[in-house]
Amino acid sequence: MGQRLPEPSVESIELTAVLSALADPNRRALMGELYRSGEPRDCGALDRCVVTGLSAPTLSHHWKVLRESGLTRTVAEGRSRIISVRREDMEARFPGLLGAVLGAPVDNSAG
Amino acid sequence: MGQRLPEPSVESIELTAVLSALADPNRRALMGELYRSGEPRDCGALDRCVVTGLSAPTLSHHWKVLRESGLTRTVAEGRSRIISVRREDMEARFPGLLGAVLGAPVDNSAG
DNA sequence: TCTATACTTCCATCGTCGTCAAACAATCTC
DNA sequence: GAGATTGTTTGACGACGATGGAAGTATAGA
Repeated sequence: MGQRLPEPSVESIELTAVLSALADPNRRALMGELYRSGEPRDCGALDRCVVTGLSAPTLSHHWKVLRESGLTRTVAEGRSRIISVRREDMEARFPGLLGAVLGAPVDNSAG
Repeated sequence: MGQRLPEPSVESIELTAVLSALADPNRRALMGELYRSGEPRDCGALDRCVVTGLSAPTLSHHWKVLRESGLTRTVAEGRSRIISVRREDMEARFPGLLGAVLGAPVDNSAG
């Protein structure tokens, strides 16, 4: 089947990398959609529906940052990339973090 | 008494600013100490006991970033600055976030 | 095999960030 | 007020990051 792309082990996930990854609004938008949908998603489809105005190289870069930080898992399926949130791993390493960040109100929605 | 330095209102605290502030290891160390001590602290004393090897301007810069992101409150008391964590405000705006980040294992302590 | 599709890599640009030295400002003490 | 102390501002520098264009790689389909 698909080939899993390189990712850090649970123990080697670093908080600095996770917070840096989540600090970018575009990456947080991608993560938010992925997180709420609750299942693996095709990244190309996600790109088109969540983030507008970003080039393919930039999106590829963002997905790589998310994967290398330990937030997501990427599986290559033909020409597609199937992305999923590493919920259990993140919960084991940083309990409550994902929920706190991705369930939070979006910037500029004062309330 | 002391003069409170400018800070964002609760509603205007932005997640991007908070995560960016917490993404820096030095700032997270300062926040962690402040968070665990549970009470306002003199920032100079904190500087000396928590972060070593950073110049005064750099530390001043970090405290400013923390304050302007909404994470801390700073009160000028004579030549000192008394800093406290805005726990209630952060809890109201981003429930669970502070605990998840500052209670998390420190980077490079794989376990 | 040829072509279209989908993502990645390479490279360059531009802005931001962490850092420090120097100068500045404010406060305390004598 | 003089001098010492403490924190801030300014200016500079180097590193990193977000971005996109062009080229590269791999897969699907005819």
